[in-house]
Amino acid sequence: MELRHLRYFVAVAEELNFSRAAGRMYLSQPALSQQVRKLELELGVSLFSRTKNHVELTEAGRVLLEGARRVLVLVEQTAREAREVGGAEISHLRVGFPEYANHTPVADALQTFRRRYPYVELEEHETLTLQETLLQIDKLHRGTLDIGFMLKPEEDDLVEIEHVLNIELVAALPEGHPLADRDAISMKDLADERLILFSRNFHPRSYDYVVACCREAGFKPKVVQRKEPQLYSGATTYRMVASGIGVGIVARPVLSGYRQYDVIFKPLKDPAPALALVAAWRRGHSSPNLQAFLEGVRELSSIGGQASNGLTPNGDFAAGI
Amino acid sequence: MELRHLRYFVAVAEELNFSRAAGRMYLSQPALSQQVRKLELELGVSLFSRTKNHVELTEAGRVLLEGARRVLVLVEQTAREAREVGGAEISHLRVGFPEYANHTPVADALQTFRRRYPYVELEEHETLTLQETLLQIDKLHRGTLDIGFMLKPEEDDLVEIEHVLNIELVAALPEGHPLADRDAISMKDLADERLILFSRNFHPRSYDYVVACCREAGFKPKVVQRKEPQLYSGATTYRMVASGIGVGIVARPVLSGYRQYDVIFKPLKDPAPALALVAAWRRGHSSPNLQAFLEGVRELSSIGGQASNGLTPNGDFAAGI
DNA sequence: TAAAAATACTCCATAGGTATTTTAT
DNA sequence: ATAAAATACCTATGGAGTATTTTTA
Repeated sequence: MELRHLRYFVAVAEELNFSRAAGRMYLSQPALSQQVRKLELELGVSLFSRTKNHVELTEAGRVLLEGARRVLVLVEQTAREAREVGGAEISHLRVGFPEYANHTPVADALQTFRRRYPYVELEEHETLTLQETLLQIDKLHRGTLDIGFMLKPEEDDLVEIEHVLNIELVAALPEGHPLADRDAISMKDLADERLILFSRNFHPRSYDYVVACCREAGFKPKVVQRKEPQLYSGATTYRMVASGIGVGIVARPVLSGYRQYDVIFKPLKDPAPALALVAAWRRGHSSPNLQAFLEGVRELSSIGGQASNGLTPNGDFAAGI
Repeated sequence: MELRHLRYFVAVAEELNFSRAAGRMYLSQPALSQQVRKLELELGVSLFSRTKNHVELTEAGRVLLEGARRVLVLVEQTAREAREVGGAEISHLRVGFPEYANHTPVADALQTFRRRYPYVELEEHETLTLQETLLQIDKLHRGTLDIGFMLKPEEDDLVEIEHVLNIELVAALPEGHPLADRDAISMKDLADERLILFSRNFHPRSYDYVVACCREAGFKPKVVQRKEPQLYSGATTYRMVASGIGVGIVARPVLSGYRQYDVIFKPLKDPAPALALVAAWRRGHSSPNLQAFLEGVRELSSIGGQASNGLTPNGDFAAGI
């Protein structure tokens, strides 16, 4: 018997419904049913009567429920005491990352860390705008953030940088566009298109990088000038694309949840533009928590699916936001 | 955290020695070290100071030890209560098997069952002699045994039989014997050898089966006549082989622990003789325990390594003891 | 220089997932 | 007809093994 069995059993006993209990435990209903079944087999008694419409505790189940609760409370209590005596200050780890990193192994690393070190208070600071993302560097300096993810920033002696993965840029086309039925789009095909980018003000390097990619393909891009938003949110861009103003060049939305904008995404090639996502932390700042987290990031980003999806990004060009 | 971690931790805390504790928990030292390490990481405190010569509990470790013991006791107590209330009679399973089955998946099945159903009292009745093994059928009749393993016995309406695996027979040769450097030995190579078998009295079917194999290979075997032992124990046979009295035909000793007798074992072929090991239980006797155990046997004997080691045994001939 | 713990891998058992069927109202 | 649990099958995490290195009395 493991605590897992007791935790699951208590959940079912409290919900009196396997599916709901499964939801509460963040696992699937069959997985939970299986573990409860194992517990019953091991004990040699049935804990629930599933005969009727509704699940019901048996007599043995009621006895176990009481004991299981006590066990779980005692375990928590004991762990807390040991931590206090051991002088484990309530350690935390503050991680910043831009919204679009949710689709990358970065998110998996966060989840893994949370599971592996449940007693570390993990703060997730999601940044929604370019400005916020840029501010991460400042927060690292001031020590109000432990590690931040961002497109490759300017060199900074006080900050250590490590490449994590490459974020592929793709073309966003309106439905019915002549290029919309191709598998991939060569940059030079965009020579006569009006391109929709974020304003250069917001991140010169990235802007210049995209322009450089166009030059590489042999043309000078015609960019639709924008004054407005500092928002990453592709939504504005997508709306512009959908209304036929031009072709967008955007980070590939891994969750294809933007069908609503009637926008079609196509990989770019010759060259395939990509932006380097890096992790950044204060030089010399090496708490065990930070190290452990970084380790997880390295594992997942190297083994796991590259966001660049097989494209070989132009590392030299890769600029940062 | 799981109970596993607490169990292992308590063992180390009591032994103050990882290797010994690992032995007590029936696992390897690195495995135990790893789990304790995980516990320390999760709690964020070190539980042992490994600095000095000897392992020592830290303050946090002492606190955890106390709590962990309470938890483990409470778990046991709760499980017992639930079982009592649920009316789970102290169920048992009595399994008989000949000594040589220790080398086969049968042993794994026993171990698996013990681990999976710790609350079932599993009695292992190892039989050391032919007579004892034969008596298993009688015990099944009388209901003093739930399931027995044996070489395929006579038909018996009161007993259900299921094939489990084939036990390969091999030649036992003295060192320096002309055949001792071959990879495998054809039965017909034994035509001019004196063969050492158990006495026919003890199990005519098996004896006759081996003789039939010789006939199949085209010769009438010259068998060294034996009066004595009803013991399976190959020891006597091995001694006879070693002293040059003849060539033994014996069950392959999987644990090559008989080097002490200066005997060399070689596979036999043309035909490759094998004896069918079966499970037997009283017809209609189908307690959940028995069913669960049988299931484990089936899994392990089908998936796991056949004792016959790839030889295709002559099923028709396969006799029983 | 031994004995014990830590490292570095390899493997596989099993927890958990997905898809589907059965059951019960 | 619907909702919930059971069943079947598959995947992959991580617990445990073996081999080796490091450590320390």
